[in-house]
Amino acid sequence: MPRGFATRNRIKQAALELFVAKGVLGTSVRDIAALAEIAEGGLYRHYASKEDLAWKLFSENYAGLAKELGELAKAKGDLPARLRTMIHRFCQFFDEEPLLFRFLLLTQHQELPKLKSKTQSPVQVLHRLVSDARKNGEIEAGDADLLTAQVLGLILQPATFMVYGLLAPGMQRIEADILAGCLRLVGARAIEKPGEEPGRTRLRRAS
Amino acid sequence: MPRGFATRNRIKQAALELFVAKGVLGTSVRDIAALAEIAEGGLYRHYASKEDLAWKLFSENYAGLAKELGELAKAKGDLPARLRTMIHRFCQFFDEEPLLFRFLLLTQHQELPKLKSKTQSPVQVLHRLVSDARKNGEIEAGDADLLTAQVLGLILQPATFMVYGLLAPGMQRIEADILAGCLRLVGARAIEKPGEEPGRTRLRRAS
Amino acid sequence: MPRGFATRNRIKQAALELFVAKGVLGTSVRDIAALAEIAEGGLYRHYASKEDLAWKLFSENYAGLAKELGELAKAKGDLPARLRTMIHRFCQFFDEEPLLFRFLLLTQHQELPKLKSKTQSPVQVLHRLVSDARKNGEIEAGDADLLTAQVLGLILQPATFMVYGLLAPGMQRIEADILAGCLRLVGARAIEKPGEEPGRTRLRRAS
Amino acid sequence: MPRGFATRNRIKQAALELFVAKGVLGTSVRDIAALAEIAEGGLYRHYASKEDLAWKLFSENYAGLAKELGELAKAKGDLPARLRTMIHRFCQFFDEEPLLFRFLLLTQHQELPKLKSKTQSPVQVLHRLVSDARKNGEIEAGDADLLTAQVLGLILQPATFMVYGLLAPGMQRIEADILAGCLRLVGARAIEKPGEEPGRTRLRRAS
DNA sequence: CATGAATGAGTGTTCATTCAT
DNA sequence: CATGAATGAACACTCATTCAT
Repeated sequence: MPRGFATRNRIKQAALELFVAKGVLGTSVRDIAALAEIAEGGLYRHYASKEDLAWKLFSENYAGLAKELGELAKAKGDLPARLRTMIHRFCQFFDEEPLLFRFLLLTQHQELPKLKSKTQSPVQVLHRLVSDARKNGEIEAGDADLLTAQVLGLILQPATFMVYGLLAPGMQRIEADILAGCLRLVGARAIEKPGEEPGRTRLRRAS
Repeated sequence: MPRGFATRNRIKQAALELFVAKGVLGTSVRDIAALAEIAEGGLYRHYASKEDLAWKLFSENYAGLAKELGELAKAKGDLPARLRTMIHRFCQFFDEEPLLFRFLLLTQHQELPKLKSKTQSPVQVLHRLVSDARKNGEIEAGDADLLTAQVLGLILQPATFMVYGLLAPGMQRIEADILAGCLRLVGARAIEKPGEEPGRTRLRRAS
Repeated sequence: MPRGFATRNRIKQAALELFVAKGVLGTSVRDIAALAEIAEGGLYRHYASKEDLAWKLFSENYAGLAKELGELAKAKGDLPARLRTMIHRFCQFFDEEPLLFRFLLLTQHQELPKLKSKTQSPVQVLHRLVSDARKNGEIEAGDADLLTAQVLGLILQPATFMVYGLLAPGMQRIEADILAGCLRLVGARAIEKPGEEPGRTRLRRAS
Repeated sequence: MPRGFATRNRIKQAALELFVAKGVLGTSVRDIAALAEIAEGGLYRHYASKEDLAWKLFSENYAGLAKELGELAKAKGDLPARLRTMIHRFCQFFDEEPLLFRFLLLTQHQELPKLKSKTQSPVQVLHRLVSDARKNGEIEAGDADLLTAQVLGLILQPATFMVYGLLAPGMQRIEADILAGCLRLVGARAIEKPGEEPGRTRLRRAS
């Protein structure tokens, strides 16, 4: 069904833009329909309601990100290596899907409570990573729950600053710094050497 | 003004509860009036509009917190000492005014852009603290903007986790750990001296 | 009661200005109170309601004008003479109480139907004048009802034009022309000679 | 567009009746919707607001009448002939669209100021007719602005009386008398020729 | 007498949703 | 499948009026 598929994507894109700009409640179905260039009632062929659209937009992407990060978290290597790839993926997501990131950031407070706790989430992935590292002795100190929160804070808050223009754009630009901060926080034993992968990888991809 | 004062406070309290529970847009003026036990139109003697109420609730408390933190930041002492008192005040605020904190957390994305950049904000206070410490050589390295974001993340994200039940309640309970994390992150040279309880206790438990 | 009297006059003046500018329904009691510099509820010490205020403002002035014109209509002299003094009084009223005239003009459609038909009105005065003149043979032609309407139209429509800026200001400036028009319309036998009273009277008063 | 067209007309008709009976401000959208037998929000598919509805109702009909009268004013013939057809059209409009006439009469004070001065209006048409006649020497004397106002008064005031029941119904019944009055007022030189019914009949009755 | 906080019905308008075409 | 007119509940807000102070 190529026809309905394209329409659905136009709806998604329009909704994303408007939800980010005005919030889910502040966006009307009519707004979405106008931007997606469909008729007023047309949205209901694809989604049961506006809420359903917002929820699917949130949960699909949130779960998708969680799944990707979850796979990266299972990869071989020590904590720094795994954290590096996860942070890289996160920063890439921020840079390449800015609208989607802003949407997840802005709507998390409304949509997160609806997530079934069994669903894999980036938070759970991170928590597992941290608590495993503690068991393995890779991390010196601290409560796993708190450390998870703080590692997330080290990643998320710079992204939030970037959204508000308090930090120059480009999460991939600072991903090595973020990683370094995380490792200092957790007191990881293996400290990255200067000139190592994360920076390099980026430069390679960019050239 | 004893008559209007009580009403105004009932409105504030009701609005706070409802805004936190359902968001500003999701809360109707009727809801607020009903919870505050006033007539529907009564809100407008005290606030120009629902938006005005939400904005005043946000900005007054945000500015109030900023002012308190700003004064603590100006106190004598090295970075760890000043950061400790600021974190303590923040954690105290979280514990003693949970509703207010949740409100500020939830509505920041909507209300922050309205803040005039000249207004003192907690973010600015923290940024000043970090950049001063860098100039004084108290901090080893790193971009001040990024460090500010990350220090904030180390404080705010645990609070956020607590709001969502991902972390056991009580920010004051973990304020020493948070401080320790911040100091590890920034690589502060002057480590807290022996004889100071909160940091040690936590560090001991963690090690 | 000098205190209440002054307040009442301020209310009248404020109401008049606002009623003319925005209509009775378009003006709120709060508007009136603000302009009159009294408290919101203060109007009710003087009038039972906003409607009551509007009605009193209309009927008192309408009846007052009717009474004055009625007395002029009873004066001695032929139709042209009596018509001249009545037109003069009307034009004077227009020039000296512009706000009041506009108010009567604008609200007549709402308030006139409330007038008890026994109340003396300018229309009735005019009608009596015209039908008497017909009986006396002073007027050649026409149905008295229609003539009354048309004489009124010859006076009122120029005034209306003046209100809308379609005619240069000053009803007294053109009162002789208006009279002449009325006399031409009714086919009055005694035509005014050039250089006669109406113009003179005006000039005298003006010098 | 058969579906929306009928609804639109029902709205127009209902609004007209209510605006005439209670004024624009005195009529609620609920009133209109109830009388038009549509849902409360349905009006807004056809008009942007209640004000928009009132304005369109006024301006479309006012402009329509102006256009018709403007074309009649351009017709061949002397002033009396052209005035007769215009008065006839006006009287016909009054008799055939009584609600519409009352609406225009009642709302003119609110809506007229919104008319762009370039828009053709009945007043402008009449003014042109009068000033042309003066240039042609068809009219003896007088200021064109004043004469325009007075001719209009001779037509409009009887109509107003009829609205208020001060004159027996039927403007077409008295159109010849109105014309005769206008001609007497302006002192037209060319008097209607013998063999033309309406004027004569009236003049005969009047003499 | 004056004040202005409080009332609560009512207003114009929006909006998610339905459904005949 | 798409359209857009129609629905009607809900919304933010206004306002004439009352009355405790």
